[in-house]
Amino acid sequence: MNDQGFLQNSLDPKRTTVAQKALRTWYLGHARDLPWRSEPSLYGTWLSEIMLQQTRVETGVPKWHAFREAFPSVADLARATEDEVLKAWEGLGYYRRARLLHRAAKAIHEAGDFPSTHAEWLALPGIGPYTAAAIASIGLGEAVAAVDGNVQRVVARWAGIRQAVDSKDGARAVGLVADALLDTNHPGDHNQAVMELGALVCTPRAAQCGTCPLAATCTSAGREEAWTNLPVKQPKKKPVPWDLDWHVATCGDLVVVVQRPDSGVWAKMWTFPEGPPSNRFAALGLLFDPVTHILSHRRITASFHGWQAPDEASLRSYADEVAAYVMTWEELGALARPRLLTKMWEELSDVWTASERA
DNA sequence: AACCCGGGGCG
DNA sequence: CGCCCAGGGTT
Repeated sequence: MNDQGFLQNSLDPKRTTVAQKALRTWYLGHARDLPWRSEPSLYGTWLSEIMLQQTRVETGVPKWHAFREAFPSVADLARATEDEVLKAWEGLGYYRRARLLHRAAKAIHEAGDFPSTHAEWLALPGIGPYTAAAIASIGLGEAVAAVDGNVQRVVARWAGIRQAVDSKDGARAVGLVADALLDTNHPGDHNQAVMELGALVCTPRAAQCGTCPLAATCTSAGREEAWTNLPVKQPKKKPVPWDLDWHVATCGDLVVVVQRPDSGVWAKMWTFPEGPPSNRFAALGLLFDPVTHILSHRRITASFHGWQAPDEASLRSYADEVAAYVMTWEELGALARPRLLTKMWEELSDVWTASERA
């Protein structure tokens, strides 16, 4: 049977209905107790969906609580500064999400209310096809199928879709099946059920077909050679090596820091200058080995160079040259820093301590 | 369609 | 190490 044959079979209403009901029964008994599910709100659902983009649920849960603590309502979020929002996002990565969330909050606050349809959500910054469908179905009861990485995997295996799910044709096939499978009476539960199944049962490596509610209707159930090879994805590029030098110039308890530019890696986050200070500064030497830090597209080898300014005036002069700020370590700690910097915090503090003693 | 954008966990 | 994660924006 060719791919078209599998697809036709998967669109058969009798088959989708059976799968749909089995899935719902399973979900009602196995749904995880996630915080945004206990007291549902559009704000909480929206935040969870942005926060969980390319981020595991276990990682998102504590951040979700902390973020709601810092910004209890969309009005609080809209009134906050971008620096404050980035600080609350610190450590989560893909920091553009935080900035787009902030912009969307301002738009919502300005409009006076949350969007009430899938199309209106889609128009907001940071809201793409998946997130709009997730919010509209979960928060508004709109009958739209949400397709994320979990759904791609579940659907590709269930229907036997062999095209790359991140190609145009593959995405269309997944979308057709996901639409056919959608439980239009319970769209929010249904979308979460497929994702939950992908996260708990139909997992990337060790799918548990023995306990899967979709096994009876699944093309790949129990056939390891089938599900291990699905979904097909286009090959990813390897992270490109990147040698990064950060110059930590200090004088007493002061340090020179920069806010990174509006675009690029760690946009608007706070780090150290990449250009060295003048030769009137005393080198503190390389007090620790270079650190390797992997981003999605870069393999960073970071070297930290410690410098001691002879006096505060020359420290400020250097800061002006590289468009940087002079502040205390404590003040830097209150700003949003990438993980690479946070990981080195103890060692960096040691540099400061050493400079204090010198 | 390809590329950019973080960070962590797991086999 | 490689792979994946409740993806979206830009070119």
